[in-house]
Amino acid sequence: MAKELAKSYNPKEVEDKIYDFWMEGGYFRAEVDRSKKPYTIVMPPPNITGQLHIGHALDNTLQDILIRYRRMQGYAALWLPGTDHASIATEAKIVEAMKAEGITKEDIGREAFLERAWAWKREYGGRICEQLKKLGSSCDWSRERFTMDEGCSEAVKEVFVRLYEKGLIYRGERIINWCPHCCTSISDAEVEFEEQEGFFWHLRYPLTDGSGYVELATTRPETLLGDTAIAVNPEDERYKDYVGKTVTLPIVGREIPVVADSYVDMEFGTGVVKITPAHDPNDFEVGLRHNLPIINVMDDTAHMNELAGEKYCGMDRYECRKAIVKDLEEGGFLVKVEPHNHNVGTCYRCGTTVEPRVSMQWFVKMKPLAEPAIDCVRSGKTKFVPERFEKVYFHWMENIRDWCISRQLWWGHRIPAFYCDDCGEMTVSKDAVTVCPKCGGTHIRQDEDTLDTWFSSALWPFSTLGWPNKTEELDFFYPTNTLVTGYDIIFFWVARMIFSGMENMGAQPFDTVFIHGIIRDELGRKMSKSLGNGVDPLLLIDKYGADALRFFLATGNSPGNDMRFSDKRVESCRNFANKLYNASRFVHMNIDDHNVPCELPAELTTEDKWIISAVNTVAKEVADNLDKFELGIAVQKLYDFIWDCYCDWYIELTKSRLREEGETASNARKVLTWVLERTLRLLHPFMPFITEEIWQTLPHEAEGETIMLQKYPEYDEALNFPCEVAATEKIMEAITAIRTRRNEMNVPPSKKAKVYIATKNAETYELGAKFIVSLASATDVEIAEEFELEGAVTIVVSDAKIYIPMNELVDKEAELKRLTKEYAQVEKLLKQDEGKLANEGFMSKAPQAVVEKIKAQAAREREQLSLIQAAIDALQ
RNA sequence: GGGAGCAUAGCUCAGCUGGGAGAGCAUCUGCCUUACAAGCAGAGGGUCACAGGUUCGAGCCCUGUUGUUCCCACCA
Repeated sequence: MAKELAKSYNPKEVEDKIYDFWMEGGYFRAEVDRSKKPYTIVMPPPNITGQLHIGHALDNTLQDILIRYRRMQGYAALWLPGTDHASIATEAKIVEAMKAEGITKEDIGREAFLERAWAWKREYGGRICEQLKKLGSSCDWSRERFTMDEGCSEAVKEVFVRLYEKGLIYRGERIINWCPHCCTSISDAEVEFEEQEGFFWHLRYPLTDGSGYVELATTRPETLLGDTAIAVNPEDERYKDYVGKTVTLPIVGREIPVVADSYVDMEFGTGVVKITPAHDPNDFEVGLRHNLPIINVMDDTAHMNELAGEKYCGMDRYECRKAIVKDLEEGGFLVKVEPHNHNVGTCYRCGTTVEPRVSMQWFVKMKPLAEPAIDCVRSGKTKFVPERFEKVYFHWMENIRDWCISRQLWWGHRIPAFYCDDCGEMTVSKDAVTVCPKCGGTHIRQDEDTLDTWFSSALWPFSTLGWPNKTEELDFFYPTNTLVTGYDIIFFWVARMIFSGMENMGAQPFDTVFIHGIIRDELGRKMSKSLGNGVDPLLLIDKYGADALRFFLATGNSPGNDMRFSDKRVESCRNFANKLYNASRFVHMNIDDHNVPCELPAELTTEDKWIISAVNTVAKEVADNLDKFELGIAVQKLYDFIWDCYCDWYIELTKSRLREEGETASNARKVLTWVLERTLRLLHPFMPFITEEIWQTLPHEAEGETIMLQKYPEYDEALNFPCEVAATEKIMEAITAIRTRRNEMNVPPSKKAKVYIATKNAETYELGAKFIVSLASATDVEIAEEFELEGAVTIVVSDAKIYIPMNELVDKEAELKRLTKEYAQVEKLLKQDEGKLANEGFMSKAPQAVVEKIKAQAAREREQLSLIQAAIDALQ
């Protein structure tokens, strides 16, 4: 700290400077060090298109707390950062930028497009990492990775080829989800369902033999153009005779069969379903079972194609819907229209309604991969925190369908499959194929498609450590320990990392999945671009400091639960930082010699032992909480300890001693410093900047350059002083009781008065006398077993009667009333306790410690009652 | 149609393996007490959604009900 100290803490002056200091010191660097235990976190790679939002801030704050904690505990703690190429998102950005120039990606071709994409990545890809640094993230930047760097790309190819050779990756014509806006297939996980208002159009299809009509209902009349059958349930008596007949498709005139399939629900609608295999996943299945033709009537952008017929060709699907309905009505095929709400799949990227579509794609066969992944969690090799998310995981894994991994995009890992135009042979190979291994032909084309972004992120925990090479890092740091992420990407990412880890490494990618919720706005709404209700963490850092933001994010946040943003609360966290800063200022001006490492003095007072016990206890509790991922509880305990115990009590208790000379004062300074230094270490993972800033100004071992690498405090039984804790608490109780009475009577602190303490426990109150003088506005304190005082203010605490002779303020009636009320209150408590102690069930079944506690409580209450009674008697 | 979370002070939320309900903000009172007014000392405020049950003892465990949010699912 500078010599001239500002009255309040200014994070802006400190944070960047300290981060640079850490970077220069190389303190984030994790080495393979066999003398240490590894602790590894791989950072969920943010998209290169991303700007730091509050969700990243939360995710990375939690990771940083854990990694700093383990690093201080002496682990070889690796936090591995990196970014994700985010194929769809990035490609969309580039395309958009080109649109402004009036060109399309087809105009410039694949190569030129990729050049632009890489240029974009070079320009903006590092932005989010710089933002993470503002937060104080202590990741090992020397190991930063990118999903499309050489090593990760190598891993992707290796996995693709391996899975292909095992028959777990295949290519085929299947019905997939198609986004007509992004112009690519997307996986099932990337479809979001939303309820939309729509209609049920009841249509009638004439039987070809002229014997009548079949009525059915549809929500998508335009798909009629691709109908290749209608279906009824085989059990359905109503339509038994129709099966095997044909109907004539309205408008189109195509003759299509009536098939029987148990997929049809007899109870629903008319019990008849039109079958459009090319545009509905269920219909596709029905089509396969009945060997029906597949007629795809739409193009890539969901406009009708030539198969839809000349009249509709070129129309957008919704335009076509209108036209078809009109034509159906005119043709007498429309029976009625009903409003109907239904679930519509939308693209999670752009929100466009997804078009189910049959096309040639690449898939990962999931069943064989899911089994070991389920077992991994079932057996406890990987645990979810909180545990309830395991259920979600199991349900998804157990019902998983094959994963469509090919994307009709250019930005991403290109599928390593090569086709020979001479003989049609397909070769899947890590290395580029130039000569066909079958026919020796040289007309070779690589597959145009790229892989789903999540295919490469699925490999992140080992691809970043050097796999498929056998590296020291991989051997040492894998399996990693903790994965910190939001519940919203369990399916996208966590599940896929688990099966990828099991399949390729034969081991779980991490021991624990620590799940957090999302941060909502102050009204509890999800933050979104469209609502414009997002909170910019960088602005918050600017306003309140990174430590305050981090503290807010860690406080009151329990695993898996959403939290609401609150500017007020960030502010109060800033106030906490300021409180700590000022406490340190106080300590700082009392330090004797900054060059002497701080140690506890040989002689400790009662209150010294109390605060030492307290910080010792907190150290134990905080570590316990952190080990159980209860970060919010840990941080609350530190807050309470620092603000209540250290600042509001201990510092105040030392002030009288500091005014004295010699060893008394010097010892107090030593304890003040010692406790503060220990506290800073405890707090450091949560508030790294301010703790470093203060720690640097305190006396510390010469070798300790940074608080980051100091030992995290551990509980030490030798620092536990229960008797002194109890005595100090008695003194504090007396001080509080006196303050409360004075406050109630509106006596200003400036009006001091003598305090008489009638007690059998003179020893404790003699120790406390000077504190009662300095903290409870007493002129002096007299202690005896009993006093004869007329009309004094009477205060009863656990084992003492306290009199303050402020006769003029005493309203005898009111005093009596108050004491009587107090008596009744304590009596009620005592009755409860005596009830328990008389209860046979309680006495025989409750743990001994609880029984003892109640006994002690009852004894104290009895004592108090007699004191209150005596005070009442004295008044009368 | 399944599954899950949440319901605690006026507001936002904690409450770890069951053993006398807490914080922040807000409100009220009194204080510039030389670390801090971003502060200090106090006060008020809760049938822990409702109904049963288990237990010596339930905010916490079990069952049901209500409200609310979310996830999953192929009812055209």
